[in-house]
Amino acid sequence: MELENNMPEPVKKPLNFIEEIIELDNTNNTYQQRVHTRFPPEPNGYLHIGHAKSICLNFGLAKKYHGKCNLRFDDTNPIKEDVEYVDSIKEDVQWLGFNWDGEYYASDYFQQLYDWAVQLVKEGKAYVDDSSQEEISKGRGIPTQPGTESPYRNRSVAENLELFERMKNGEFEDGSKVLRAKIDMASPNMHMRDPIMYRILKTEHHRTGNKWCIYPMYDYAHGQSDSIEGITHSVCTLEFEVHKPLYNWFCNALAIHHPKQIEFARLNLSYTVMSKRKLLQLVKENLVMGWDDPRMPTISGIRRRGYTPESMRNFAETIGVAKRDNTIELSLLEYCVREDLNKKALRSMAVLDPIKLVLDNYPEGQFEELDAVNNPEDPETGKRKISFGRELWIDRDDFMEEPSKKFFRLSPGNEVRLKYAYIIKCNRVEKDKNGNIVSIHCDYVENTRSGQSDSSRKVKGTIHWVSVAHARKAEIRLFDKLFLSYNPEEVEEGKTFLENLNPDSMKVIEGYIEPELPNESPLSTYQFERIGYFCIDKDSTSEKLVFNRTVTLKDGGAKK
RNA sequence: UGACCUAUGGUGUAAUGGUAGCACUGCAGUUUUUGGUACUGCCUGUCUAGGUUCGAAUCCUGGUAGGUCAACCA
Repeated sequence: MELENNMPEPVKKPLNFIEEIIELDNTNNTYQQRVHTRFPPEPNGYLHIGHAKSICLNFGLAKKYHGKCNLRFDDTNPIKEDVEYVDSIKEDVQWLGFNWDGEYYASDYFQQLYDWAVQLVKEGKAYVDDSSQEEISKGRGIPTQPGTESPYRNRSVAENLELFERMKNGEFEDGSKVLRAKIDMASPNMHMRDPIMYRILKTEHHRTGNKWCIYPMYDYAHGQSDSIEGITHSVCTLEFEVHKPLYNWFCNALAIHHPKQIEFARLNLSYTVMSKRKLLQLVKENLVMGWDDPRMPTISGIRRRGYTPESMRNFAETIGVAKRDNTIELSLLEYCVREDLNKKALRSMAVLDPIKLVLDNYPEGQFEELDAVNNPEDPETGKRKISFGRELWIDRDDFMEEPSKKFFRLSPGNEVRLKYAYIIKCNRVEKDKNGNIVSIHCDYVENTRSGQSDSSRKVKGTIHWVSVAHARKAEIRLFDKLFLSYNPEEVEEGKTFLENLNPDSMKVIEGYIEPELPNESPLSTYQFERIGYFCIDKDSTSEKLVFNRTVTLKDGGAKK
């Protein structure tokens, strides 16, 4: 049929700079058309949303070019690492929707790395240095001035060989000796001034136990690990740019498969602290409920808050990849979350700040069941029944005794629609002796219920409600942005980041919800109509539901 | 006062020597039994000074601004 010719042309997505490099490599047959990436976290903390960018990038490239992507734990520093972290990292990567082609650990390569180090020693390209940490630091010089050579730099190969072996055998104390690459103490690149390859650390490793007491440094381990795994494109963040010459130096010196390191700018989010060190501090000082506190920018935190993997992948796609420093506005993240949740979240009515509404002309003790749509964006989710009666809870926000011009919800003498139910008109308010409103009295208008003869009558506002006789209480947590509103750019001078945290970042209130929610289980997400998206907390029991606010609706609902 | 990297609306990101486009934000409007969604329109940009060229966001040179590097962290 002709139909196919009328299909709109698919929009060509421009390549990002990494894809261009890959396609050029494929054209030049640099890696035999192979694309093999890896995500290489150090298991020293939980993954955060910045890692999500890297994960989506690495796994995304592998998928796009029909290649592979490994998960590799860069576990070369046993002091900071733990199995708890490797478990959480695996869970988070899977939650994001990715399956790795191989699961590896830098610690798997300790023997090979050691053998290669011996090889470099034999070739006169590495030496054992007895200098103290301070002496080495001093000898390295400063960026603008060359360093000085260590007095141990010209030891014989035989002596170096013997010393390095004895280092491995545990004959020396921590910090007493290191193995260094013999490169160039005058290099303008500090990382080339005889970088340390191995240090002595008599610490138990979470995987190799006490087998090793010397551990390779990042620079000595990373490129070779990539090489062993046959990685073609080693994608990392910008701060490793100055490490690249060293990465290349080791691959060349050992004459092994040489992956290409490509650097991109890490994600920064406005109002959000992404530093693992600071996040760890919050957890350790019990300032949050844990790594998965819904205020945390960790992947487990945003999961608990109700963000979806789809929206995170879409976010990563939308922010793009480049080499310039960037700060993404939180509004873009929230847009991505809303866009996905709007399609999927089931609607429900809830009242967060209740005030009683009495329909004076509605018979006491009478109730009716009304039809409510579960999700107007997805008709397949069907309808549910909700109970309606004389006494209802509505949100305090939806009533104004003296309304401003732009307010078109309930006010004295004014008509609004109760969602799915009747049009009502406000007669009077009842106040206590202090003048506070205790209840609002209205009349409902007959035949205006949804589906009835006068139901098409137009009123300016529609408000949500729950029946006093049927409503269920729930605890609701409201959060201010991600991560306690901390904005690195707005830090008051002289204050630590802790002092700049917003103490009101979490408000806990009691609200009323519909008696039954479909799919009621931890991490189920709903849109409370006219209020926002809420996620059942992971620790919630059916007796007392706890909700975390995922995101507000755009415009928040209320102009006054 | 070294080396390396970067510079396009408020925020991101395209344009690969040939009409500066897209998304978010903001503002205005249409639809709406969610002040949501959807749709429409508008505002706002090539750091600077030279050079090459018929033509420069793009290439060259010099400035300027920002970032990274001086852990036995990764």
